[in-house]
Amino acid sequence: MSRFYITTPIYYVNDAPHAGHAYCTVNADALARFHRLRGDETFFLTGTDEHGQKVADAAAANGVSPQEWTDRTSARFREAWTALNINFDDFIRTTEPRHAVAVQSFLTKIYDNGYIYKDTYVGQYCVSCEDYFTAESAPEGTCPIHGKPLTEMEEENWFFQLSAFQDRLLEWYDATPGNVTPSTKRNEALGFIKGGLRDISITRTSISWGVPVPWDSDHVFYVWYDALINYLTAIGYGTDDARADSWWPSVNHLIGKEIIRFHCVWWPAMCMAAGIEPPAHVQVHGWLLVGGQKLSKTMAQQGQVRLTDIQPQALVAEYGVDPVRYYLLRETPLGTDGDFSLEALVQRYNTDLANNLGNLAARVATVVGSKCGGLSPAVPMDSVLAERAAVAVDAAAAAWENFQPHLALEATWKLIGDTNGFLEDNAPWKMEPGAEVEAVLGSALEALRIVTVLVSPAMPATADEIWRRLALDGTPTSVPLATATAWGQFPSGRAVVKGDPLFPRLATA
RNA sequence: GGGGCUGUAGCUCAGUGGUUAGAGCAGGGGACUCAUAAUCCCUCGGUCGUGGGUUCGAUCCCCACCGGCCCUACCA
Repeated sequence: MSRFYITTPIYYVNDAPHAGHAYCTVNADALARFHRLRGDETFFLTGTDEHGQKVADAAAANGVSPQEWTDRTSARFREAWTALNINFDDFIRTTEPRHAVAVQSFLTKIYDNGYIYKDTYVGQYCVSCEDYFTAESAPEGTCPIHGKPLTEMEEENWFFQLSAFQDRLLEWYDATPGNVTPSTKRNEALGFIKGGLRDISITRTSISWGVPVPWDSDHVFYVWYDALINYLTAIGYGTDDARADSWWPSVNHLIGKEIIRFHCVWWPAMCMAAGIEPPAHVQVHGWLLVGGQKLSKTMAQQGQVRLTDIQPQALVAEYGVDPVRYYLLRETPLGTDGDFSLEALVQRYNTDLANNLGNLAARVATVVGSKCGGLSPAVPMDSVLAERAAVAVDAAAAAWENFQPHLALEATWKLIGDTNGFLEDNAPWKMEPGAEVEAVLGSALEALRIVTVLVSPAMPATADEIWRRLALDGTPTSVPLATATAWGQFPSGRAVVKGDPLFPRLATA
């Protein structure tokens, strides 16, 4: 049995959970669910990033301690993930004691290995931002955010010798062609490395809300540097090395394209410096964009609509959890940008969910009711649908394994279409009760059962419900994929229930 | 300024150095009536961003330009 470790980035608590977070997290969840179904030992990690000056400031502005503030803001993400039926195995917070242990252990290792040194950081500082800017990002000598003149400041910092890892990173990229996908993003990361690496400052003295530097109590680690280490904290680095070794480095980091540099350059170099293998795989996804689509009042603030105004819970409340999950997984391939629109969501809902899947389940149940007394007939082994199902299962499984949920769902929906076509070809509603109609409906029911298994990573609640209506034993995921999708298992004599429409059609604007 | 990505039917996207460039949805027509006015079949539809170049031949290779976007290092 193989193992599958997948992570999302840890989300910055000062942001409210929005559709962009949901996109990444739902994809990770579906991939994790697929691998569990496949029989892999699976570990799915998400969480929140809670350090840094901005968090401390926000806490102060709200009159609470930083810890209390992050307790509150971190909970918003948990609530969003509950609403989206995210089945993570661990939710890490960077303010947890276990994380401080891992960070200190990891960075002490790098320090002991000689890749951390003390130096004075000199830079152009914006007092309002409380941050430094480079000549490139602030060419006018003024803060690009506040427009105020920058002042030269210097601060004593600890630096990570990133520059020492350029060759090793290039060798690693050369030796592991699949380490970053898709390849366009991999090229981007390679470009960063080839462009030359500069050492990075990893501690601050001006900030107290962070993990203390064990060898210099005046400093805390800079927020990004501590954040990346969460991927090790959660598997027991520094506290349970046997467990950590069992999961590392076979990790899959699912990240947005804006943080390629951190995950594909810094992070592997940090791992090398600490004497461990770099992460096996980084899967980059693009951004969801909002193209001038008007959203309902419940979902958007007034004025311009941004993706970050779209709250996951509001989407779920309006459309249901599985339609939202389906839309996020089906519409935009991992790796490219996509356009987020309610119009497209409604279209996916009506076309794929109501007309295809929901209607298929309803019509099959109805004809089983009228022609077979509501009881499932035996499954014929020589059905044409058996071949179609095998094709769909193979294609869907391959797509899930390649981090292509949209293709997995496309393959699954092909089987739904094939089954609808099969019913048209055979028109069981015109037949007299008997062996012929039973063969047709036995095939249709079996195809629907397999569809239900294939759909389960994307829409777990829907899959459970169809399974229940089909009066099948257990759940769609209680048997491993390879076994569950073998043709011919639908037991005869089961009392199939039609039930209410799974996805009532939505009115289009 | 530098680096990189991207521009294919109304929409979302596939795709290949070579006869008539594909899919889904939307649109049009037909069939059917078991089903959530669903389903199935047929069909309309593209100067493959613009201009050059390489080539016997380019949507796919190269260059320039135009449009959209990301990164530019400590702005999770």
